[in-house]
Amino acid sequence: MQKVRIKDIAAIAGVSPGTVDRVIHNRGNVSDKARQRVLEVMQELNYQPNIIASTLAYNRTFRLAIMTPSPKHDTYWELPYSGITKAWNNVKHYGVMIDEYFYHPLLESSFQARAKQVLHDRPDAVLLAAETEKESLDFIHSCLKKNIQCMLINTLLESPDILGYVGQDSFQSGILAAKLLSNVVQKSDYLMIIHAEEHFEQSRHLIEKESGFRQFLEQHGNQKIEQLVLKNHSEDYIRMELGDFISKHGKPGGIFVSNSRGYLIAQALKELDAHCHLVGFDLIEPNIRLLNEGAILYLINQNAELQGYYALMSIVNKCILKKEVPARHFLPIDIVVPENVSYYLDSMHWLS
Amino acid sequence: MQKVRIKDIAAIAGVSPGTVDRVIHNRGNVSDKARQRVLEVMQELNYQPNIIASTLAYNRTFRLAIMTPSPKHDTYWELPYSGITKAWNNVKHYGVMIDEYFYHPLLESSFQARAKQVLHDRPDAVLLAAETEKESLDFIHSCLKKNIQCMLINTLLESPDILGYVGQDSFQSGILAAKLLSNVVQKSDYLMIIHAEEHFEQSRHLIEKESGFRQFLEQHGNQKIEQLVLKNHSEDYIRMELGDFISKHGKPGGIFVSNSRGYLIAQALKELDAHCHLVGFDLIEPNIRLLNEGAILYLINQNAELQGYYALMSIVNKCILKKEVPARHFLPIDIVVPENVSYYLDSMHWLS
DNA sequence: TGACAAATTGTGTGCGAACACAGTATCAAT
DNA sequence: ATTGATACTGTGTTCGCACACAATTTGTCA
Repeated sequence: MQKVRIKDIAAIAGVSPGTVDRVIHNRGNVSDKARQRVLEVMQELNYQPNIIASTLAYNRTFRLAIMTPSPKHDTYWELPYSGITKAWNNVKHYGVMIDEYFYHPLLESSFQARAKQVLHDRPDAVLLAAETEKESLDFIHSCLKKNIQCMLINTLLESPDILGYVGQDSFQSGILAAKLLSNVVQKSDYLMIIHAEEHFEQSRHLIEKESGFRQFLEQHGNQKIEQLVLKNHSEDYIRMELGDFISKHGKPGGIFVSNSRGYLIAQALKELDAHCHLVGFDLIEPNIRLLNEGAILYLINQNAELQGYYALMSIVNKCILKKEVPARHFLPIDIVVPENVSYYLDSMHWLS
Repeated sequence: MQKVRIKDIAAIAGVSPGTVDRVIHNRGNVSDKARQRVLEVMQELNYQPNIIASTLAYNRTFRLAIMTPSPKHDTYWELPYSGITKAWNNVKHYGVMIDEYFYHPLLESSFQARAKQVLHDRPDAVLLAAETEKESLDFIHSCLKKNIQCMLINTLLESPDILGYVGQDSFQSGILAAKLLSNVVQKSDYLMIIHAEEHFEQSRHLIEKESGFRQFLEQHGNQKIEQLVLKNHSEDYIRMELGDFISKHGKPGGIFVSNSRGYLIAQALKELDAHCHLVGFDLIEPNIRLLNEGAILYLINQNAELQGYYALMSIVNKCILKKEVPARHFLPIDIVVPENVSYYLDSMHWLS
């Protein structure tokens, strides 16, 4: 397994390094005879280009635009951004440059403005969180025309023009939540799904989680489901709503909270002295605390930091290292209990 | 964030690149005045060495010895080896060379012979699976004397002389198994722990899993536990043993199989028409099949492929890239059900 | 002040690959 | 025979860094 260099191939094939280089990069101006010979020798010696030397010689820069909601306006996006940063630390020497184009998650005009900037700056690729469907599709199309590659993150948008997708599988995580609850509740009990988000109809992730949840239950015993939408996050409001709901419908066998606000519901239940099995999402501090206290039964985790990490790595692998990457990369859906939570916290400490 | 080169620093500090180089590498023979000036400028421009160019210029080779049980004799070791190979694909350009010193897992003499070879060949580092304590400690000590770094994998051995450890936390996975079962069984039922391994007393992992399992139950309701050791893997034998056991003790509320042979027990239970909740280990094909059929309730997964991957990456990060790496790296303990199993299979497809 | 050693600093080469450019060969047209 | 066009090939420079070696400065003592 010793290293084979262009020089070596050239010597054995009886040509100059330049010719070997031309063959390797299909740069033409090589006689058929020479090309054949070079290819033969390359095959024979199993030539593997030295990517280190190659990178140095190219001396290129690869400009990547990061286009996600601003972490300042939505702290969730700190996680993917952190993953992106960690990945960047591992690949910056390939000449990768990052420019941020954070947009306001609720202002469409903000997205449009950023999109315009990106198209003007013409980076080599865009890492895009496509929060709104129509605008994003238009943008992707414009990028294509300007030869800018698009990698999607967090929300999957069906488009043939994208480089790939890295993110969650919300539907499947809804299925999983249903499975976990159905393992621990009585058939006679009803289950409850809570969206702690006023405009949950506008969040594809929440809708998909609910669909998955319902589908599983329909296919496995058709347990009864009640839904509750909590319009704000104040403790009093939630406690009242829950209290009313329970006195009306009786205590549910299990509760599925579709976003990261599980801790609010668990806390309210504690205060109402009405413990029940609760499945929530995301390893944020209050959730973990209530998980450890037993007020939350399971947390489902789709590592958002890894999302950013993989997304950037995929772009680099594909565009710079010319490796094959999967078109769709779904993060694992981890089941978290107090006994294994620590392994998922700071899951990327081993990276830079 | 433009790039700063040694040249640039030299020019601004008014010295030659050679001097800057000497400062960076603490190679001495630099006047205090020059060193101060250079350090100042480096600080000011936030110099980050170009590791690509550095690697190319070093033109060193780093020889790594892989010392694990032979994958031929124990197929488990195919997984770490596969992870090692994938990691190697990502770092081979740093001049990493791998030599294999597989030993026979049951022959102590085989280990000794390999150890002798390694000490003779004097690699830069060893990736060691320390299956037996005493011999391994001796070996680690010998390595230290010859300035060979040791990274442990799979089995943690307490020694101050090691570079680090990457692997499982067996005790904790036993705890987790107990937790999962206690969530689904009646307090009145008894639990069963099965070691499908004749000489389980000699396997630290199995012992630790059992300890964890028992500890959790002692601390949470003190559920009754029965133990069964299966001395061989023949279907008839297992069915008979289980049948006898159940007719003697009654059907257990849940079964914990401490190694990857859960499928054998699940199969036997099916044939005995005695379904019960079963928690097993490892995502091997028969286990996954029986998980999907519902004959296994949970599988616990500690990705053995990642183990090899992280181990090699840790060595490279530490010894070549001079980054800090954690002294102990435990793999996550994944809870696997049919609804999320696919994400853990081929979990490394995104690498090389 | 000169001689000479020690301390410090500068210069140059090589790592492997990419690519511009100069150079050679071939052949047809004049 | 000379020119020009085309097809092909080799050479040399570059990337940023490491390190050997040459060159220079500084210090010491007679």
